[in-house]
Amino acid sequence: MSEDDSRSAKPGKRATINDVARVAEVSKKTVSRVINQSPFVREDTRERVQAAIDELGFVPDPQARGLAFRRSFLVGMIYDQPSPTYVVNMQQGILDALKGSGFELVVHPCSRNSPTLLKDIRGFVERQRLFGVIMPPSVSEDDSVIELLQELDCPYVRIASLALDEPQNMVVTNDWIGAAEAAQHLADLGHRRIALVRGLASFRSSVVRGQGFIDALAERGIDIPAAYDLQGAYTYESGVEAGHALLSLPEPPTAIFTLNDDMALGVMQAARERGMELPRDLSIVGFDDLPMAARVWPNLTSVRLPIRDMGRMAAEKLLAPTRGVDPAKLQQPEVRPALVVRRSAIPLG
Amino acid sequence: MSEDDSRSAKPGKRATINDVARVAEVSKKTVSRVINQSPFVREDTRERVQAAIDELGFVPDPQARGLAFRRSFLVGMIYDQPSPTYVVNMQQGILDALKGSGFELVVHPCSRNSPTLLKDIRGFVERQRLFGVIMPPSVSEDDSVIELLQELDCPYVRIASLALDEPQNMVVTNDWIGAAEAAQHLADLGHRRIALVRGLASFRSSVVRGQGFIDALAERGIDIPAAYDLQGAYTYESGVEAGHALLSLPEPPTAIFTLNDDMALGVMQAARERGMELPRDLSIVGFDDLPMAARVWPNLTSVRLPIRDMGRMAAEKLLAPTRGVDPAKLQQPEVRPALVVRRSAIPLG
DNA sequence: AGGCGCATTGACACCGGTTTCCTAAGCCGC
DNA sequence: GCGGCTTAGGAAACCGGTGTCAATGCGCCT
Repeated sequence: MSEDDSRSAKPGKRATINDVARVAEVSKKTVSRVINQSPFVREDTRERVQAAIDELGFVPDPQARGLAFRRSFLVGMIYDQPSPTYVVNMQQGILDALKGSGFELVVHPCSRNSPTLLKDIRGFVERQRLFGVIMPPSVSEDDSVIELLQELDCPYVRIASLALDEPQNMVVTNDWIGAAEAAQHLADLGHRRIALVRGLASFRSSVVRGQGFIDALAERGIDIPAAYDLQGAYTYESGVEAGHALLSLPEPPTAIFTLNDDMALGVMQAARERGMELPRDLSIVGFDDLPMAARVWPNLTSVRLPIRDMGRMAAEKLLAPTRGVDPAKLQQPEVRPALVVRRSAIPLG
Repeated sequence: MSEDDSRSAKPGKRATINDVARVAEVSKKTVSRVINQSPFVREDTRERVQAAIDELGFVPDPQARGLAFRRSFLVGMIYDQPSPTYVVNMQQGILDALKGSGFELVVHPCSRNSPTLLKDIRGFVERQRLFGVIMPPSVSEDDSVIELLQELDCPYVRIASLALDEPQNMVVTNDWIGAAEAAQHLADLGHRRIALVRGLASFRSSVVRGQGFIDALAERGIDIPAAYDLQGAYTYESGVEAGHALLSLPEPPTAIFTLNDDMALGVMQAARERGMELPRDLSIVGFDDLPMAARVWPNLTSVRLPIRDMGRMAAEKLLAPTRGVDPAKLQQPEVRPALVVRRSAIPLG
């Protein structure tokens, strides 16, 4: 009762819904209605309650609320992605969207080939009663995981390079266009003997990017012979290997496009091990635009995906229902990659 | 009452403490005692309850438990670190330690110079009633944040290169030795004109690493003139700048040690912009051993810190009380860095 | 035998919200 | 002016666990 300056949260204890109810002279249920934006509160009552909330600096306890709702205010991010940059940027984007909403982000790396994958995820989702989960590739492409989430009745948003699901559950990246831009760039530079190093076939992105590249080159009358179309594994080492394979051909390519940056660096390494000078003897374009793309020599030309934005959009989709937005129709601004031109690909000369 | 096959969690609903109590024929309070390892339960009772728990596949609800405990089962990681590799590895380490404990990791990036830093952290910790937080540099070195956490009575573990706090609140890395090893390596290679590019002065690690390097060189009779001791900012760009400054000296160094890898790459860039060939014309050693250290050309010799282990150790310290381990004495295996020798530093010739 | 102290256990309120059910008031048409 | 319908708001149970405190039973002491 002995209020010090009541401005906001000074005293040791935080205000509860009962305090608010007392100050606003209503029942706690009415306060609850205001918090949850129930339409069954008269305008003046709502204002009185809101004033009390502000005065006391009241913030509802997520644990108590979650207990009653039987659903927590935690968003999970489940990923099996090895690239730290991707993961951190996506976390950032998700947090951008979560900021101020009272939701928090819980991270959960996993391994798709672990025998306990489903058990782990089930435990994670069920025990914490997650509000929803966000998944980047490649977990986002795992049917058994999706089935599990549906069975658990856990909302989710998948980030992938193909529309694998209902729109409200997807953030789709246009990897096809990104690869096509890379193709156009190399063709414009005058290259004709162009090779492609793909990623793990189990990633949709590898298929989509590969197709975009091939389609765009075909449009310009360039085609990629089988010997120039290699399967990598999205790893640096596989890039080194592919690089050697391509550069030891009787008629080696003058340009190589790899479906991620790690492999691009591997190709660079291979070229150097063979005594080639870059970019003079070989043009290289990567995909991802990792920070190191701008730091290696020669600075790597690469396709950038707006990872952070993608994370933000995914979280916004997940939270849409809480903002009263219809589940189905969030206009989704297409996620477009952009070619970042640096110095690793130069005109054929 | 109509029990189907009671084996384990088949039915849609998860078992509650009441179900367990009924099956074990005890009160829910006794079940609670078993869950919380209270010593006041007779052995045969404990076994009976445990059997019921196993049979029903009962897992206590963290929200309900947290509500009653007035403390959640969430561990926060607060960081302001720009390096994704560092962040992700540390998350991994923390999760290693959390696995199976029922705790989850909530991430919270922040900016130390944001005017709302303290307000944000207060909100985060207070609202979620975090069990504890883990902080890597440089938040871990921010006195105002630490004060806030103490005021909030929130357990924390700081990761830093100096013992800034009680042992149970610290995981200390021996950056001094890491830098000393780099110094020894360069000296052993025959270098005498050796330069140092430091990081942001506001990072303790910069001071400690710098000191380790200088001390170890001094021990070998080599000293670093002022013109060879530059202040960088832990960024690539500052590395480029420092590189140019050093290499344009009348008598440039033959080797440069930068206090992180980003700056090492910057120095490489500068050297190349000046037409130098690496590593022939300049030896370079970095610190951090980021993945790209192994991918750039020439492969960068660097000092590696066991980030993941550090994260694991930090989480173990935080959880020690819950495992009945005395707060004060966890024998802390010293965190030792290791020099990873690659090809960017070669004998002076 | 009676009393004491300890080891165990349960009844009941409580954590901080939400939901269910119900009441009373306001408003309509007749 | 009255019944019926809609709406604002309250009482009490409930979400799934924990704390407090008292009750029970038992061995041991004098």
